Amino acid sequence: MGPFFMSHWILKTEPGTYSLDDLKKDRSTFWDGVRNYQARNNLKSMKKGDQCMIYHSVGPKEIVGTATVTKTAYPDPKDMDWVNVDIAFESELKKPVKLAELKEHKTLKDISLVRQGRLSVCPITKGDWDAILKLSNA
DNA sequence: GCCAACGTTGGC
DNA sequence: GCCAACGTTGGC
Repeated sequence: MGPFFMSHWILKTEPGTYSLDDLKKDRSTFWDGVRNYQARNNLKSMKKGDQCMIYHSVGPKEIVGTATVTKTAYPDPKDMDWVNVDIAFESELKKPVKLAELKEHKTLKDISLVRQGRLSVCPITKGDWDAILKLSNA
């Protein structure tokens, strides 16, 4: 833990399958179902204490909250070729940040969440993380 | 629900 | 190792 080597990520989910509200109720969960090699590599790069934003990819497309990585990548018991990580609920954004807002933003329009539509686990810089928080705060 | 863009597969 | 064909994703 600690700020020095912490990375930041965005995790996509379909709220019908698993939403931020579900995570809030569960307090923590295993993040599974990633079936994309680049996304898997990103999962494997996660460290305990890394911060994640949760993005809803269906319905209103928006970033809705934050979570913390509590366990680094381990094989998915349902499919050992893939991996899960564990995360814990951290916060609900005061105001969700819409995909459209990201697209209009000078720097956020270039993050991989926007550019690489199909990547379900996206790295993000601290600067972009802060910019999103700023948008959520209003 | 459509379809463009992207990722994966498989034949060569 | 290339690339066409196919399947899937995700924005609209």
